Amino acid sequence: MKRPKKIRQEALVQSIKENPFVTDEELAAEFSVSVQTIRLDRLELSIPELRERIKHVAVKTFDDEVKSLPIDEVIGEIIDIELDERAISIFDVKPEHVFQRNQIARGHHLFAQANSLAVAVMNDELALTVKSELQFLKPVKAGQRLVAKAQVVDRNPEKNRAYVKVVSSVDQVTVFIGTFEMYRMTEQSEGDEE
Amino acid sequence: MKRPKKIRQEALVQSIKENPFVTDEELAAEFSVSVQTIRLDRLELSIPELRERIKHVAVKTFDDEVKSLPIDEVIGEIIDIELDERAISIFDVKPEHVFQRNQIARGHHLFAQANSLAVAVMNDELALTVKSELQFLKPVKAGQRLVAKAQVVDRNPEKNRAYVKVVSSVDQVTVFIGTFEMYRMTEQSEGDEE
DNA sequence: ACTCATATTAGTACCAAGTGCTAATAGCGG
DNA sequence: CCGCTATTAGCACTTGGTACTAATATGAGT
Repeated sequence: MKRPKKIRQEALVQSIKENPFVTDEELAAEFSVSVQTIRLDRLELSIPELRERIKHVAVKTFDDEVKSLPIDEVIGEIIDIELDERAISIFDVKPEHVFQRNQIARGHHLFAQANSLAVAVMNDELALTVKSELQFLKPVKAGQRLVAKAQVVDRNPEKNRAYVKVVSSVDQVTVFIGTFEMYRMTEQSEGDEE
Repeated sequence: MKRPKKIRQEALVQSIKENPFVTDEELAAEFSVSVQTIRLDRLELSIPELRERIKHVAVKTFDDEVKSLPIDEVIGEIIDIELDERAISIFDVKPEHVFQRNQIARGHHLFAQANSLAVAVMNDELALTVKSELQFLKPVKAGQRLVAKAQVVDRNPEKNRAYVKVVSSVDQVTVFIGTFEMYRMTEQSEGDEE
């Protein structure tokens, strides 16, 4: 028993990380030590008690929820919009948006910003994307700010179509171009397709 | 004081929904009643105690996290893959993926599934999307299961390019087609652009 | 083998935020 | 004024701890 303490404490950290909902009693059983030992371990490792752990997790969720609701409607933040004409949004690329391996933003985030901006610029109850062509010109990295500019380039009211071009750039350099053919959903046509 | 009870209980429900972290004591102060009254109210309304409320929120987060971590690398779940050849993934469309207004899945989720599958099928350390063409053929609704099939259709090793076609379907019906021109990132070329 | 430090266990008092129960009191409508 | 609901109070008990003290192992060095 030279270093079973260190080993146990490492396992303890791991165990609690995997399941923060475990009580000292359960941990004591798991490691075949007394509850007091577990308490001392937590003390040394500055691991808070069960209720505090749970609360932290809960607070995080709660905050996330409140935050993600508005974010959900448009990916990025709209800073200028003229309905049916053009719109601009910004999106800050954070570590969670990139490939871990090379810090390059994953394509679907660029697409999501552009596509949701294309939806937003449409002056309709709701618009759906029908077709799209994308060009990923330069890699975007974590920490950079993506500015997407959408422009309605053409309309075809009879077919309920509009065409939107979105150009995204970082520091004035174009990194992404997308064109979107949008279907304008009108009251009567809404919900009557398969 | 004919119906202040009903009114108070409605306000109580609202109050706890807004802030699940509130104690009976704080609630008692808020409504100027005794702690016991609050307890009776919770009993009648089947609102669990603070710790249980917190735990529920936390469990939800925790579950979400465990789910979203692996999902982060590939959107959807890969159920079959033959590197450099083809791959299949499934993605269950949930309420959070659709427009609230008409329950139709937002385009970037279809794109994300297809694009990340295209990345996964590449037998490289990492691949980037260069160009893409998308067709959104039919709307997809919450509750449906998207099956995406990716096929590597062409290769151009000199230019580090590969072409992937992804077809997504719901119940054997094609709802989305995407073609992706992928850049194969090799060891030496990695990180030397921009 | 003895000693000393560290590790572990045990036990007590106390806390928060409750549940569960009984009992007393308030308020008001008929 | 009676009766009913609503409210309040009080007490014992529960969980999952903290904080602290004290006893006991255990193991390593000399």
